[in-house]
Amino acid sequence: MPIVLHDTLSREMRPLSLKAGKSTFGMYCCGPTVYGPAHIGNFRTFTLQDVLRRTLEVDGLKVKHVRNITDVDDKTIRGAQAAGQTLTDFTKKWTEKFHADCKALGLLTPQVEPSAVAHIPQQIAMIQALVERGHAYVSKDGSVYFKVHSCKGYGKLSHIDFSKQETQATNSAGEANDADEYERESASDFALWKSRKPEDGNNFWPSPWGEGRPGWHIECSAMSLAHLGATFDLHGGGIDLCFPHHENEIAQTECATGINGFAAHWFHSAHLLVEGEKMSKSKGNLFTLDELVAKGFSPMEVRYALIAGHYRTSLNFTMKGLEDARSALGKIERGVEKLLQVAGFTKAEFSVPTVMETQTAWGRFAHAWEVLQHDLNIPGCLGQVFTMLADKSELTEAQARHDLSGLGKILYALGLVLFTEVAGPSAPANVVALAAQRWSAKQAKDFAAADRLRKELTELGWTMLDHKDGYDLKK
RNA sequence: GGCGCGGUAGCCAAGUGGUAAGGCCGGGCUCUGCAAAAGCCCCAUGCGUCGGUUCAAUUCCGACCCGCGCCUCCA
Repeated sequence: MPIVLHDTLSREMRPLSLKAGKSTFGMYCCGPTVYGPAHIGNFRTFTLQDVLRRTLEVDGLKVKHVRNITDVDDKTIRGAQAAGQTLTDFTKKWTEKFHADCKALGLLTPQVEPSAVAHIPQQIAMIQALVERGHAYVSKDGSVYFKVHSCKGYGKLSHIDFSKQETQATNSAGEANDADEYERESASDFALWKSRKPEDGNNFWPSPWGEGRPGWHIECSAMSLAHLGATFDLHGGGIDLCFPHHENEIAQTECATGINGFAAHWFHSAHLLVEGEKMSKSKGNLFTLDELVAKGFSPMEVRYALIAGHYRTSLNFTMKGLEDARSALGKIERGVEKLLQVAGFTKAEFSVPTVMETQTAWGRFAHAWEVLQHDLNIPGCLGQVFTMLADKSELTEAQARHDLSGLGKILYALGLVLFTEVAGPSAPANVVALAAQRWSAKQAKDFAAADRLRKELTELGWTMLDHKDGYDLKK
């Protein structure tokens, strides 16, 4: 059964499958602008794209995932100058940070991660094609603009009728759209190539229209064309990119290539709220992964919290949500442990994906998988997983193995890696000594002393968890 | 104003034309010297409001109220 997904352009549920004659499913996702650490809002989008990719792979499709690095734009140029670094050094630093965060969150590496700077010639070629075909014009200062009126169907993704809105002169805040700033013919036209300006510093490239740098939208059009062709299977991004970025990508690529039908499917994910409020720097709720880890949450808990809501609904990200995620992951781990026991597998065997790949069974998790296949319903799928884990039917070894095969594939699709718990901070010597004392007292049945020592430990911020033959210390 | 999303228990969050998944919290019990952990059980006659269609609506239709997003470079 193919995966069915809501498509932003047609606004319909559509099955995702390989086009006739194709062997890979091509998906392009707009990547980060590398001028600082990505925040959890960015990672919600990237994580959901990762789940989509993994789900497609579990479904048997060979996926070619392309996610670009935006390394030339106003923000990266400004950031590099503020840091006193070259654009290359500056963006390299933040690209590496991005990769480290992705790895921690368990995101699979895209097959291609093109950089905008590395595709300047392709962008220039595309702009040239647009000028030649009459879809773009060169302004007096050497900038090039896309002529929105020349593009039939512009607005089809965001469903905006530009024939009636062509002279929109103000934005939502009531501010005038500065149509003269770049000598545009129309306020709707957008820059393909920006002529060199003093504030760009050394960041300019030669072009047929003089020195300058590419506009933002053309970067993605050129990179998707270079790596996936004029048409491909799916394009993803945050909902905010729907307009204008993706609308412009469609216009640029279709007008430059003359081929209708850019991305067959549009996958947009809703935004994140933090503690019920929109994320913003001024509210101080723009968390990075590092900040959450510093608060004591594991990247896997963050991942769970980020995918725990449906991708088309905005998700309220809270500290309590992270704690919920921790408990829920623990519950899944205990359920899996129980199944492993019955199946006669070790934890290590479970975490090796190849074990799962050789298994085709779904066991009692077939329904959970069906739920996930329907519009990437992660919360519904998780609900079904918990329902099955709570089912107390007696299982044979074979049945448990089938369950593990199915559950293993679902957990792989969700990118949830279990049993990664690293040891907490080790206790200081005085705490260790107190704990040892209490254990002795308890063994000697001197419960008054044991209780007194437990209290002391609590005051030091440590909890002693007694087991049958020993104890753990937890902060 | 245009386009779009949503309002389901204390919190988070699925879902369905036939009477509400799941997670967290909370309560009870079991097991533990205590504590914790864990296990078991309980926890929405109700799905923004008001109408309509229907044998039956939270689910379809209409109106309204409320919250949110985008509307030229924010995932």
